[in-house]
Amino acid sequence: MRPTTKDLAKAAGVSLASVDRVLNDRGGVGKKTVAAVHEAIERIGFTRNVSAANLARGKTYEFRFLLPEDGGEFVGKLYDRIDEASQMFEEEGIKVSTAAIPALDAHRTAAMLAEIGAKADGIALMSPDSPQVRDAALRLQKDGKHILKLFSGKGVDEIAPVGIDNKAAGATAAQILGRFTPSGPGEVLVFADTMSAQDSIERRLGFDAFLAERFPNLTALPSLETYRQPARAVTIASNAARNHSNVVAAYVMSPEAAVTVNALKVAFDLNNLTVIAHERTDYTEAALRAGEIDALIAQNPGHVVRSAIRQMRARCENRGIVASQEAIRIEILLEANL
Amino acid sequence: MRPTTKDLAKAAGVSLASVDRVLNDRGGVGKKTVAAVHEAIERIGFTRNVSAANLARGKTYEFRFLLPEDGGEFVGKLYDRIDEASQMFEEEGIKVSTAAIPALDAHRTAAMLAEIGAKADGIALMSPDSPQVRDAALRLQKDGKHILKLFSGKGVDEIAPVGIDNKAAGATAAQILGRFTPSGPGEVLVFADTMSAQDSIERRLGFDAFLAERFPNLTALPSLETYRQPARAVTIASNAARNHSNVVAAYVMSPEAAVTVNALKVAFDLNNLTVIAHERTDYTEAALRAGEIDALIAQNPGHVVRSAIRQMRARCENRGIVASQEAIRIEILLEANL
DNA sequence: CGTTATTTGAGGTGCGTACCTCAAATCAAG
DNA sequence: CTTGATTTGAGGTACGCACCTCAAATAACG
Repeated sequence: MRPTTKDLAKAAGVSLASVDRVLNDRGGVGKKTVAAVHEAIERIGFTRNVSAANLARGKTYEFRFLLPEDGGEFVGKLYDRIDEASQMFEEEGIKVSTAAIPALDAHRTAAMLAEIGAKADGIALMSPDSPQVRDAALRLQKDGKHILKLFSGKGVDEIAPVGIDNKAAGATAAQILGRFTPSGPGEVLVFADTMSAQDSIERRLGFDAFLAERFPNLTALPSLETYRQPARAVTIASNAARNHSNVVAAYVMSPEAAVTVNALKVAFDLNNLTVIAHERTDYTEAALRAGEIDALIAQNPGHVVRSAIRQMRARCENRGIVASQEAIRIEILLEANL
Repeated sequence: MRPTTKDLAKAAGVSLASVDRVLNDRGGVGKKTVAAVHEAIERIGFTRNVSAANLARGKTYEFRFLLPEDGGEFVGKLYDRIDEASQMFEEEGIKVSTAAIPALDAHRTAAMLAEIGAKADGIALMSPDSPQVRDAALRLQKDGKHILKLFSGKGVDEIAPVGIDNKAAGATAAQILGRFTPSGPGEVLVFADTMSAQDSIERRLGFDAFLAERFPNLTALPSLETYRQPARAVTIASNAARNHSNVVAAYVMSPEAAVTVNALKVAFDLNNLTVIAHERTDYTEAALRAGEIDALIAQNPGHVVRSAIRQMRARCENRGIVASQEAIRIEILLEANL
């Protein structure tokens, strides 16, 4: 049998009340008693029965996912996964909900973050980096809230990220792209929604480094920014087709590939172009099946969601996590392993 | 607030005792009462508080993983993951342990399965298919035990599998192999420990079908069986090198690639050979880094272990699972996304 | 030394459920 | 209508822990 608090009390030679005070940090306990309890915890290997504790405490955690309001298909998938996870975590006293934030307006995003964060125990934030948002997040963190960044890389601040390592993802894209492209010299187009996003920067870094080292025959051209505007994307792609005679591949860095790939379809013959894109959506899946996209670099959104929830809970309960469970894998998707 | 059993009793217009009888299938309840309770469950959306139930019941589940005793590196990794999962599930009243079975001796394996299975609530079995083992498993299942097969595909019996779809894994191998290999005609070597294993058969099927359809320039040669014997593997590989002048790739189907890849190194120049193998181990990881292996088709063993445990629990508690969480992904590993 | 502040122990209640007992109510059959 | 069987209700105890109160023991201090 697992030792209970009673066993702990006996082992430490103190009363249940004192054990409780130590375990729950209630204060008013002498140093000697605290030490005795901790020693006994080690000695008999006591671990709190979290279910029982939560039951007794009647505590329910409130976690919120803040997602961009104009998110595309990928964010749509995220909502589905959050709903799903919401149900399974409800049994464990964890309420998960979502809120849409105006991603393009850093100021309002920061304001909403502060407001919503005050009411929740944990926040999982998907938003472009900006000083305002960063400050709001750090302030919440100081107030004992637990904040996670989704999909945006380690960055410089002290907000824990959940999602793939974007530099490694870029490198993976480079490796697949390099191997899928016939040897011989060629140029590679690189597309992003905007290069002011941290994730695009990191992907580009990883992509360039790996391509330069392993595939010196391929030249990565400067990043092209679509701003998610279809017309602009077509113009850019057409210009690229005109100005570069030896384009053999394209890397679409943004999580919403549709606009860019559709533009590529107009300007190029995709049969002769290796196209690597990110994330699994209905669009990219269909494009992969149709041979328009050659490979997807993806991360499992369900895993990201569940991992974020587990990590927020672990932080709330001051516990550790199982690192290997929380590592988000960089998946390579082909038609055969969709 | 989530409705409790008290709320349920009130809503159904019956007593707590009756609610309890219905919920726990204790019998001695009139049809009308049962119907009223079920109706009320639907109406107010009652769901059992599993933590409280387990606490009250004081029940701890015993789950066992049966793994081949002479397993190689891959099985070693599995043990690590089981240890890890064992700790995290212990908090939830689930005891997870392992036992080694003599995989090559179907008779003894079946006997051990019957003996160990009788003492556990759930069994996760990794073993080659054999009528004896299959019968023992089905018998246990009839006795209310919950059995899962690890890594061995759907098969024909009614034992639920946990692990990747081996046919799709074979197809994925074919797709990667085909794209990594320079166009033009060529021959492909296919290795297995033994083709009497169900997983190898399925992988081969998926591989052949995909290769024939998409890469008609490549010819997959008959499967070569190493029986995990290094000397035999070298002989086989050397013979293949002698008899086939245009070998451009090799597919190593077994989860322990070391023996085969080492043999290939002797007989071929791996720089001119695309090698696809399975599963991430220290060996395959190093070989991938060294460029000896070009890609790995893998599954996350930690995920498999945790999924098996969750599924056994769900079966014990007669609950559903979150399908998207339990699907084991076919991972493609390159150096960049290790 | 007495006085006050601090620390400790004993005990109780409740979280939502399981599981048990016993008596009362209801039903079916003769 | 009686008898016996079946169904129902009321109530209790327990699981492991959180959180509260009150009194007793101990320490710190002038």
